[in-house]
Amino acid sequence: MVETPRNTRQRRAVGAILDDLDGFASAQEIHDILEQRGEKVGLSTVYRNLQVLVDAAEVDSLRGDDGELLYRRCSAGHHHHLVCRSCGRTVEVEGPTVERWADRVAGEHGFRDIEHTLEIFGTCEQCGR
Amino acid sequence: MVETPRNTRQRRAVGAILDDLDGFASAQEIHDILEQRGEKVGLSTVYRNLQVLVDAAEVDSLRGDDGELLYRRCSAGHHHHLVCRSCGRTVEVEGPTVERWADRVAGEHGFRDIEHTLEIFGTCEQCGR
DNA sequence: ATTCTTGCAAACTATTTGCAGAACA
DNA sequence: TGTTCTGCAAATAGTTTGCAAGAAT
Repeated sequence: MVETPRNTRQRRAVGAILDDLDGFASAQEIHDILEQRGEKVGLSTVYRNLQVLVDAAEVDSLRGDDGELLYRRCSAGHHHHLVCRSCGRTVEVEGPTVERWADRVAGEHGFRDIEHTLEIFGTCEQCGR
Repeated sequence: MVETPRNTRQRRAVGAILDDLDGFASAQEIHDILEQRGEKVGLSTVYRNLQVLVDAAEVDSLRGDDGELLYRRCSAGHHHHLVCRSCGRTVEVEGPTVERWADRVAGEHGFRDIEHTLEIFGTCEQCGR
């Protein structure tokens, strides 16, 4: 019934890139990096494997300002991202304050099954000079 | 030097749709509605006028889960949206709590020039039955 | 009259999908 | 061996752009 995903060279390669990356990267960027490293992996395969990883909750995805999907290997649990708009460095932050606020506000308006997305953008220390 | 945007039928038509809408709508949806009303406006013109309105801060835009841009006539000032995932009804909410939290957290990590995006999704009272 | 706007078609970007052959278990 | 996976090319979807014709001031 439940088949285990196969352990292919391409899947490992995509995973390896994600391990090495610090911030978020788009599927296309990941594909480019693979090419630079001499790993031949089709672009569609990159997309498919990223999707597999997202489904397995091994990778987090968010949509960038320009609408493209960005991926990052990411710790479990609900949290938000603080992203440097210059170098892309990312810090994961938790926000019980925000969670509570969002639930309360939504509840006051009669909404249920609340979800929320929150991203913080700024310029990090190194890029600030 | 600074030229005023011209007051064209098409621009008025797009504005009128936005006035009538309650929630967010995509450019394509707005184009469809115009067609239903018998107003002939090219799709690209809809896109261009929406962009003009966004630049003029008369309209707010946000990116939906599927990556498409959604537009809505929207009050001034910084605020967030509480969107019903079923009917699309939208409530604008303010969150001084969140603003402060975001600034503080970002500051603690050495980030400057903070911006953030926050959207809350849920099921509204009417759709909850 | 002059300059901004529109409409259409073509171009683009990001992403998905069909399918035949290759690779894993 | 029997599936699952991959690569390529073609298909989608949303959005943008070039350009000649049309409208606003």
